Amino acid sequence: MPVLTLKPHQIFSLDQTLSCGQVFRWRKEDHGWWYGVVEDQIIKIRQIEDQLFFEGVPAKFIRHYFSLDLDLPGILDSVDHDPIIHAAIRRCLGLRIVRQPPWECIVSYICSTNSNIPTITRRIALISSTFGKEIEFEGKLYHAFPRPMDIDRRSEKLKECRLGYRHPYVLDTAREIARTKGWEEKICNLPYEEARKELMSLRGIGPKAADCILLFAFETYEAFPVDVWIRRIMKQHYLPALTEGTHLTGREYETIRTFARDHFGDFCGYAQEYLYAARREQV
DNA sequence: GTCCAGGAGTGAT
DNA sequence: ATCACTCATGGA
Repeated sequence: MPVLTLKPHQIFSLDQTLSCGQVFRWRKEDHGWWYGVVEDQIIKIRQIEDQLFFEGVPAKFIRHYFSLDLDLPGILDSVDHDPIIHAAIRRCLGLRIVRQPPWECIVSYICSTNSNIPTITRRIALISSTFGKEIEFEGKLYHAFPRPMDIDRRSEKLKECRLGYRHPYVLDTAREIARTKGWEEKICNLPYEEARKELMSLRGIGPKAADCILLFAFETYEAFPVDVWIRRIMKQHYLPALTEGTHLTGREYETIRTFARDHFGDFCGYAQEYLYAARREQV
């Protein structure tokens, strides 16, 4: 069994990273083993202190996927500007933003609107088992996440995935991406605001989903996704002047993400994820 | 039954 | 440009 030993400064918590709600295709089984599907590979991994035991992919893949190359202590120091974020950092220390496959991330966050994490997880599992290539691992059957064309070719099966009103959004975006050669590189090469507009031109992707996709799949750490929880936390601790209204307006979204960018700096996306992960403490 | 969940598209101002 | 309303689904 391959082992990856973390260096002293290479702070990492596998549990925090996979439990915080950024990914939907990982499950924790017995004895601390996590099983996940990434692209068309099954990864089995567990952490014991500074050692990562894993199977399914090379160590290089593990390092890249979990962004172990990033200077996490330096990033956290750069956003640690007040007692609230300080407490969240201490609470969730070792959480790293993973590098998700972009297409799967897009579908995940189209499916996330007005939903909770268990529901999103079930939708992604259904899409995978309905359209994805079968993969066997340790005698169990898993499914790769389907390519856009896999969904388009058998689109009549999409209704079985119970996406509700998101159904046409996933289908339209799958078709758009299937016919746009090099869409991924294009977004990679655009600055944040332009990449955001580009993503928002796809059906079902608004400001919040675009920010999640940029943060979780395109290494854009200046993105600050605002959902109901983050809005709640920001009103409670940073922007008390925010209204109590039930709907988050576009203007409020801009107020919050602009404040966050100014207050937390270039890595405000990391601050967002720590605040979100620590949300249970805030209520 | 009501309310909420990692919101976005639509149509009226 | 900005706002309020509506949109399936599932769990509490």
